[in-house]
Amino acid sequence: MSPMSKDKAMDYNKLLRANIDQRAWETLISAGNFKTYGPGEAIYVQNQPGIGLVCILKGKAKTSILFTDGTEKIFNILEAPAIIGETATFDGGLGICSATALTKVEIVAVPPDKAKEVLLKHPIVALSLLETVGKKLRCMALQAEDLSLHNISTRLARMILNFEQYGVFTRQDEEHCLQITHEELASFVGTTRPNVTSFLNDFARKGLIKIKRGKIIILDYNGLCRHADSELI
DNA sequence: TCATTAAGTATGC
DNA sequence: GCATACTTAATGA
Repeated sequence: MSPMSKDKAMDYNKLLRANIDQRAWETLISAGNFKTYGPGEAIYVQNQPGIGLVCILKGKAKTSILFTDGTEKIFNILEAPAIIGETATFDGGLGICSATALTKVEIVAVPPDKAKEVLLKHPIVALSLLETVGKKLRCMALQAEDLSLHNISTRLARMILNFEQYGVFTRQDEEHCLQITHEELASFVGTTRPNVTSFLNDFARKGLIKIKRGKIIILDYNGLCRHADSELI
């Protein structure tokens, strides 16, 4: 089945919001192979050869690293349209992280050789990719900074305030609304789920946020900012 | 209505 | 202050 015919209608606004050039997107997905994954299924695995450049057409996925003790550090949560797997595709090395489907996911995987060919022919694709890589590097830098500098309550507040810069690239249906579970938050900031729950309840008691199942709504942006700054070293 | 999964809590290190 | 283990609640098939 041709991915183009199936997903010709990836809407331009969505690409724009995801900072992906439309021509770049279409060029890439016409050069790759269509695949689907169920929730929890691995798209690629850390320290193993990748499947090339992964264009997510539909669904939600995460990139993360797993430690030997079973704990996980999430780097990004991404919703279609999104591109992952750049590093291993272009440096020829093994995967620096794993990518796992969170929902039913449809992707197009562009093999490394093919991806390089496309980039050489179409500078716009290269530019667009550099942009997504740059964005992810910023996320990594922010996460690294927070891991070394702040206690968990502060880190959590900063994560909620900066969730886009922090690596959650999902669509929000309303302003200041973060669609994420406590479990995922815990894996982002490096703690356990109940700990996140208790901090969030604390924020909610102070009127800073409102907690719903699977989402967090920021009520008092400035108040949360004050909390995020109050414990800065 | 039931299975699944998110969120709340009791307890101990 | 935090993690582990257990309980309760919400959701969607």
